[in-house]
Amino acid sequence: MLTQAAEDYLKSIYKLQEKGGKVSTGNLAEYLDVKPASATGMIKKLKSMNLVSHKKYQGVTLTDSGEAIALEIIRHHRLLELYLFKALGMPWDGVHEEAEKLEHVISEDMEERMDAFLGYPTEDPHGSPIPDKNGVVLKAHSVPMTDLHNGQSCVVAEVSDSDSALLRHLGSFNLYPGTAFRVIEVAPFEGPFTIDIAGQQAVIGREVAKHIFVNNVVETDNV
Amino acid sequence: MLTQAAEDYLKSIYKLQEKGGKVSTGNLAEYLDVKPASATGMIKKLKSMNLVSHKKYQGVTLTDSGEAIALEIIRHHRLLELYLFKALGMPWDGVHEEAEKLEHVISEDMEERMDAFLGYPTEDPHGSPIPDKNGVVLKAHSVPMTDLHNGQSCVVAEVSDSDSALLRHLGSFNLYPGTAFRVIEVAPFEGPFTIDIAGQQAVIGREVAKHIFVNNVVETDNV
DNA sequence: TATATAATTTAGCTATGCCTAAATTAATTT
DNA sequence: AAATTAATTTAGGCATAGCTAAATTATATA
Repeated sequence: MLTQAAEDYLKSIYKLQEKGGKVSTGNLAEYLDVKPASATGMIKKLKSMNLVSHKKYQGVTLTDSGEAIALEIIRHHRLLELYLFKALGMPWDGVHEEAEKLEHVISEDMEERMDAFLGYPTEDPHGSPIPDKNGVVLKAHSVPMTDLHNGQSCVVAEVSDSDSALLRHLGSFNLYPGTAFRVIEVAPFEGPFTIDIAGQQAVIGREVAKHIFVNNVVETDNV
Repeated sequence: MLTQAAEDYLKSIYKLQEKGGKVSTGNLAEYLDVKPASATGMIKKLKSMNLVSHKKYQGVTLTDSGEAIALEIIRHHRLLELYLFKALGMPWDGVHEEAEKLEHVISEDMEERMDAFLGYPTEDPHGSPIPDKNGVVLKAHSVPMTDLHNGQSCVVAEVSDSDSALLRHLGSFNLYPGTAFRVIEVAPFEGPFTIDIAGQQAVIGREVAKHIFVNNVVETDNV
């Protein structure tokens, strides 16, 4: 069994690899809120277990077995989020923190029971895909909201799950995965988005929009 | 926040205190499957935090704040056991192990949600009392099955939760809390008990009987 | 190309919580 | 009461996982 810290490193490497490509020691340390020297130490340990590849000063990559473990932890996390949301009625801005602790300790049996209870779901409450038992992830083809233009309509696909204040903010506009909206105006010079959600207008800043991903984008000149 | 090890020590001291009275370093070490020297070390640490009282070579006692923490952990454990049993359908011989890990990481919010879901229960699946939010425990006035004599009838109140093989064995006879049975014969010279459970006969050895606690004991010459 | 800056790694320290072995204290036996 | 045995504590070590400070390597700039 791996330590919790080791699992967290693998998960983080996976996530950084997913978006950015190359994962540097510094990146990883910043993401985990740890000093670079500490990350170097753990990378060495993970390398000795054949869970990551690493050449000095060159960045880390997960090996196949490292990725399998990362996906298992992510599966735990997202199943837990959905379970806590649906079975215990936790608010969507609270499930991340709880899942962050539980993901390291639940048994395979508990994982399977939650999975069955939820009807073998494929997405968590924030729209992120839940890897299946074999580590297969349905990769979303959503785009960041910041790519949208005037007059486009779309559906929220996924939002970042780690900032609970952001999630409460989005919740206040009903911006959950599955919610449709239309861009009324994009203010010039990297300005905010004015959107229409089921008849209600809302203004969404760039920083917030970066954390919202959408799909089903279509041109709609007017309502 | 206390470490998991510290929480386990407090919980164990509480449990040993509950049955035996005086809790020695050796006792505690054996219960936790740790060397006596390790127990000494942790006792020192807990003492420095004012969670236990200890005089050299004299045994440990929980302080009020130590006991409050122990009860909080036990509450988590027993609520979790019942939750896993009822909400996720885990077998009663599996819930202890899972709860043992989860008890240290769940939030107060999760505790409250499980409590509400379960309708503010007072006993776990093994019949042990669940301390309430204020640490109040309904102490059972049950007696060990080994105290029973021929012809007595009773109801199972509580069974030890930590040995899952024992629990499976009891389950095979339907010996759950709430199950009534009658003693048909107690074999002489510390021999086994032959009992009648809803018309079915079963032979229960002394070692097993020690882990079963009963109440509502009445004399019933015959059925 | 030489130097300055940034990133990464090494070295050595800290705390937790376990261990073994040795020393100490308490309890029992003779 | 002295000696043996048992229980407990102290001393010193190990692994994990973090830290700081110094050394090294890579990259950017002059």
